[in-house]
Parts: sequence; C-alpha cells; structure tokens
Amino acid sequence: MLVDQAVTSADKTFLTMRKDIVEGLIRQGSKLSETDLSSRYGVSRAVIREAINRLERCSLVERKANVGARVVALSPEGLIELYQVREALEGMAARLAATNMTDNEIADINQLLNTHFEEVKGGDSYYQEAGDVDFHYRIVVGSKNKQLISTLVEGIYHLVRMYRVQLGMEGPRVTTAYDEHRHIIQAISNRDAELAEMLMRRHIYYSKRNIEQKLSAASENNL
Amino acid sequence: MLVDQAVTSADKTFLTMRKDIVEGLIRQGSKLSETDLSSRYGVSRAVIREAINRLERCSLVERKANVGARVVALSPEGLIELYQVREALEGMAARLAATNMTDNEIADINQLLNTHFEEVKGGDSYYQEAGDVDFHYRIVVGSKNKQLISTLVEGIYHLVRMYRVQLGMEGPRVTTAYDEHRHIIQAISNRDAELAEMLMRRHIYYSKRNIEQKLSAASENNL
DNA sequence: TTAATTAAATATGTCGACAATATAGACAAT
DNA sequence: ATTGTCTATATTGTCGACATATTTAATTAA
Repeated sequence: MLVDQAVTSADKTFLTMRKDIVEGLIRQGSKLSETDLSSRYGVSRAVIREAINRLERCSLVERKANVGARVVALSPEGLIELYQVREALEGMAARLAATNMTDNEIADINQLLNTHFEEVKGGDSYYQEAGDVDFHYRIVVGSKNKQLISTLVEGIYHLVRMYRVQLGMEGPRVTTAYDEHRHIIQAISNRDAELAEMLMRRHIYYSKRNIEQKLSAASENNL
Repeated sequence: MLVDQAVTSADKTFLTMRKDIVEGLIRQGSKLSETDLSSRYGVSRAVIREAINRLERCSLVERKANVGARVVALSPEGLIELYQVREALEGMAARLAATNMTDNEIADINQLLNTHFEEVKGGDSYYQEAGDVDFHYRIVVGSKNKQLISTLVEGIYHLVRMYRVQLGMEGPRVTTAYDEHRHIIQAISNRDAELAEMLMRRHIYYSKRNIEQKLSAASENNL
C-alpha cells in the first residue's frame, strides 16, 4: 500500500531510507554523505537530497548548512520529550474523536480490540505491538483534525518506533494496556470527550513511566 | 538576526517566500510554478525546490508528485483545527514551563508583561499583537522540550500568523488576554504545573471562541 | 454536437558538472 | 608541545540540460 503511492524515485528512496534508519541499519547519529548514499541506493544526488529533506521533516534527520545531515541521536531525554508531546496531542485526539468518530468507526475499533484480546490471551506480544499502534492510529484519524493527524502519523510515530526498535522496548505492559484501551474506547462510545482525553493522557503517561523505569534499570546494568 | 543565519541562497529564498506567503503577496491556494518562481526570485530551480521543501515542512505549502506545489487554502475549519492543536501543545508547554523555566526566565517574562501593560494602557493594539506572540513564544521555549518548540515555532506559529494577517484578526481581546497572561505566569511562578496548563488551555480556548464569533459574523456580512 | 483519441506543450523529476564552503593535514612560529 | 596559518581534499550548494509525467489543444469518429 505504501509502495503503491511511491510514484517517484525520491519517494521510494525516502521510504527505504526511513526503514533503514528506524530499524538501525543506518546507525543513529551517523553522518549521511550524499555521495555515499547516492552510490549505495543507485540514484543521483538530487534524489538523495530530496529524500533527506523528507527525513528531516519526520525529525529523523538533522541538517546543517554546508556541513551535511546526520541521523538524530537517541537519548533518554529525547524519548521522554516525545512522550510528553504524545500525551498532549493524543489526549486532544481522543477528546475530538469522542465527538467526531462515526458509529461505524467506533464499532470497527471495538472489533479490533476483540481480535486483539484473543491474541493477548495467546501471549503473542509481537501482535500486541502492532495492535497498539493500530489502536492509537485509529483514534488519531478519528479526531478528523488534519494537523493533528499529519503531525503524529507522518512525524512522531516513526520516531517512537525508532526508539522502540533500537532500545528493544517492544510489547510492554501487554494486559494493562489492553484494559486501558477498552476504557478509552468506552468513553468515546459514550461521547464523553472530557473523560476520553483524560484516560488517553493517563494511558500514555503510564507508558512513559514504564519506559523510564526500564531505562534506569538498563543504565544500572551498564555500570 | 534571521538573515544572519540564512547562509545559503536557499535559506534566503525560503525566508522571502515565507514572508510573501504569510502576508498574502503570494495568494492562498495559488500554484507555485518552479520555473516562474525561479525567474521571479532570480535563482535556479534547485534553490526554489529546496525552498518549497521547507515551506512544506511548515504546512504552508502542499505538494503532489508530478503535479506541483500549492499554497495552502485557508478555511474556518483549518483555523479551528490549528487552535485545537495549539490548546494541546501550549497547554503542555505551560505545564512543563512551570517545572523547567529558570527564575531568571520567569523574571524576564514578568518584566515583559509590565512594559506590555503600559502599551495596553496607551491603546496601541499593534504592539499587543507582537507582545502576545512574544509571551507565548517564551512559555514554549521555557518548556525546554525540543519537539514541542520546533513544532510550534517553526511550524504552527507561521500558519497562525498567516491566518491573522489575511483574515485581519490582529490584536483581539486586548485587555482580557493581558489578565490571562498574568494569571498564567503567576501559576508558573508558583511552580503549579497543573494550574498553568489549565489556564493556558482556557486562554487559547477563549481565543478560539472569539475567532469563531468573528468568523460567523463576517460570513453573515457577506450574505 | 459530443466523446474519445492523439499530439503538442508545459511542468516536474532526475542527472552530471561546476562553484563555494568546510574539514583535515602539513608546516611554521611562539 | 601548542597554537595558528595555509594548503589540499572532500562535501555540500547551485546550475543548466535532459527524461518523464501531466495537462491542454486539436483532430477524428460516432
């Protein structure tokens, strides 16, 4: 589906590079030499520059004039900041979704949680990861706020995934998160915007605290 | 100060074009022909493409593959969506600022409000506009959250200004807004994160309602 | 007259080459 | 030994030209 929309060579290169960065094939903090990448991906420098421009738009890459581009460096602080922004934006998304989601969309997301529940019972945490992403994605889209959607979907979510993959924090808090999802969609179903926002904010806030614990535990192990 | 940092030709062209778009010299919704702009600004197409890329990053321009770029079209819904995002992000900014701003930064912003008050008494509403921007800017920077800062300062604020300029909504709610600013900085000064966020959200929510009223009044006049 | 097809014109996408800037290393002076 | 300057090298920035896709206009058939 993504590759279908990638009509131009720069589109494909952008998507490939984004994958390589998110999954750590291109290391965090490493320099992006235009000539190197040009030969590596078999396209001209113009295409690489275009791709780098879009990567910069997702906050995956930082550029300095006359010096070049680097992949962003991951840090505990950076992840915390990301979750603070998520708390604010997704909280608002849930609030708006309570008003703007259609009954069909709500029914769909309930069905998603049902199939999801089966997988949680089966103890398959990988699908939990995908399911978690899907749940949050649908709420955000349900807000119907274009600014909100593009900021999260085209920007922040890729960065979050980069952290998850590279710091190995996939599938945390499986069962707890599932219950929280249930409560959120319940509030949306009741068209209770106030509660939906509060529950979503708490949900993300708990995720943040969970991650902070893991981070501090990991840093203690590295002493 | 801005022009100093604009080292490359693309930097300058970007800043010039942004100004022209925000102030309506290049009309909303109009097509951005690369060849036209190239001759208009006296630079090569590569420079124009680079500039358009950055304009797209600010959500001031939208691009379609093999078709081209257009300046975004302003709409009442778009402005509402913008204020919803502002409410969420600046609310969080105020919350974080209550923890992260230094005493000096808080003193500075209080001083700003004092000089500001003199100007409000003098009835000069243009400076109120600039002062309002400055106040919000300082809170956001005071949050110390880089994601938050860049999203607002490099993205949303330019769009907001574009709306204000082109819909002629400069300097609204002069005295009321001033009091609200006072209360917000008071909460931050007390290091009361919870209250700071709530007050900031209300402040922006009131602005939104004020704008909605003006918009509906304007549309009635156009019947 | 309308619809469909095709061809011309125009715009964006991509490329390789050159210009301007920054980095690294050698060398000189303190 | 360290600092500063200068030179050589490599990288990014900019340019004009060509390839490819889209749009417009013209032409033909129904």
